[in-house]
Amino acid sequence: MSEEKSLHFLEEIIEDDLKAGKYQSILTRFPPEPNGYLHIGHAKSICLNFGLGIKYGGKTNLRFDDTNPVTEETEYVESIKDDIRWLGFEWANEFYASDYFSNLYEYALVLIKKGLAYVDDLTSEEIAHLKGTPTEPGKDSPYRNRSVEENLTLFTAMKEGKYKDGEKVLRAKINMAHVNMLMRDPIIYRIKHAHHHRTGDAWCIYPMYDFAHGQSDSIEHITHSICTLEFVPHRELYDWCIENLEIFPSHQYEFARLNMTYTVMSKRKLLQLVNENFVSGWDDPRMPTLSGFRRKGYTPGSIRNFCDKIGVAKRENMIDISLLEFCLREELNASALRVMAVLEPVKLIIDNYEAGKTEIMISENGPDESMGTREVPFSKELWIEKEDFMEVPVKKWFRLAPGAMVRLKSAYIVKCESFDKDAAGHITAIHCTYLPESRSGADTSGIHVKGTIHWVSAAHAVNAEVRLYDRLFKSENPAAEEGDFKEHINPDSLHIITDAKLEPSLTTATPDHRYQFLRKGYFCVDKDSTADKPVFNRTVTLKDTWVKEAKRY
RNA sequence: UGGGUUAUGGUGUAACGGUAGCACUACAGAUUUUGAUUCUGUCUGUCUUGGUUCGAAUCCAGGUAACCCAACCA
Repeated sequence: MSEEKSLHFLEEIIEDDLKAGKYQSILTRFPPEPNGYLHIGHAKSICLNFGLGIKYGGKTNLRFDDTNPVTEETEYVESIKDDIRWLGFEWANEFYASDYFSNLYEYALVLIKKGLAYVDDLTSEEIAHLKGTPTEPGKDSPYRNRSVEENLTLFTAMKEGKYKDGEKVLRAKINMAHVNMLMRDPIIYRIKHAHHHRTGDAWCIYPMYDFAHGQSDSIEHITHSICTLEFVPHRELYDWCIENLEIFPSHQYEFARLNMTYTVMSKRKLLQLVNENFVSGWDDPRMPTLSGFRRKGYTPGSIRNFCDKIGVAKRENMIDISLLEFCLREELNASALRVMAVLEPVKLIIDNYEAGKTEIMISENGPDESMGTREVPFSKELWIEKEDFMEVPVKKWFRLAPGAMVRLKSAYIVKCESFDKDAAGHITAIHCTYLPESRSGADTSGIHVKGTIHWVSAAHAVNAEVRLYDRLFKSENPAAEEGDFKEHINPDSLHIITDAKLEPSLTTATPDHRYQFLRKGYFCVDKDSTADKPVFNRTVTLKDTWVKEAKRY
């Protein structure tokens, strides 16, 4: 208990600030743009911002950065709030950048009056052309030296809708030769005659990100404004605005965003997958969205734990998705209810077992005794997995094969006597005899078998659809591959089994429980599930050292 | 070719001038009525070249590499 976890750089900054008395308490914020669903990369930011608030006794605001009405929708606002709550965090205040449109407009006026902003009539192409390149300085716009009065008149007219989209913009007057491209008279207001999801048609001019984000932070008195690395060059402009507006000095700090193997993490790409029907929607279980992970059966705790384990730093990273799966299995192993389900069924007939007889077997619900036990019916005809029988066994095979014995989990030891094949050579039934004295919990047979397999009584089985998901991409880093990232989609990312056989206890399965289908993986009830047709999603497989071993033969 | 940011095992992340540690992965073994879990063990690392120092992953100088910046997106 004595070992102390070292602090990451943001925690160090905060502790220094607190110690120096710079702030009495901290205030962070999570600032999504409502133009898409949240993904696992956002989870890192959410856990960081809210986690810091909790750790240092501060607060965290949720603020929607909704300054671009053409891409933003209320549907996204709702999904984002659902996802944050699901992850387990509560925001101190729900704010919107659009709440501050009036303040922001006043700030623009302040800049104009100080001679630090001007209205430009150039087209977007002309502005881009005069901007220069990273190696060549830009050139001044011919409209750069308009008088304060003229700028005031023009900007007011912009606000009043006297101009069409793109006809004029308001620019900060900084330095067209600045080495930082963002400081070369950045556009801070543009005209968009578009309906805003919250302000409706009240405005036809909207502030750009750089003229909204820092000021919004300042208005809320955010102490530590944490964002990702690509915003590093924006910090200079962020500080410039705050300084020249003479408002509360929030400070921006940047960390490296999360990248994960076998997936993509940009909203633009995820939107493509949805729009072009590569997946069924934002919450398709193959998506790296929080709603996708939720539907697939991931727990919020496992994601929080993952975000804690990956750390926070400033270097580019590519996290192995197996770490996320490790966190998931760690939690599910301790909490999931154990049940038996046969995914690829083949009939097993116990020749020396009385026809029509049913025995009730007692099986434990989990590794922890406190999870209790349940009753599982057993009879002469059972379903077992096709893959648990080998006509010609390989080395180290300790499942069923002609003449071989296995334990039927929580029931008897059986010995394979023969099997039936159809004309096509498929095995249609496996005949066994059982050892009556080997009953689970009362075994006097003295026989120890190496293999134990799961089963479901055919007469009592419940049919179900089971959806098996695999990674969406074949490539570790599809975004970095040549060509379109969609060329690297895994064609076998979804395998649907329509006639899985479940033990009858699963008829009462609920969406809020996680189940371990013994030896097969963790599963949950899908939202498509009905009483007539149960549907289960595979959350993740169990680790399987046998598949690797089997490949050697 | 300008500016900014970053370099520690296969992947993440610590070590704040004093034994390069932890986790994941991989591999080997033990236990196991889940080939799961659990337990034990093994492999692999300070970008490079100099310098300062009794001592450098850490400080200094020069290289090299990766990522970001020329949207009326955020």
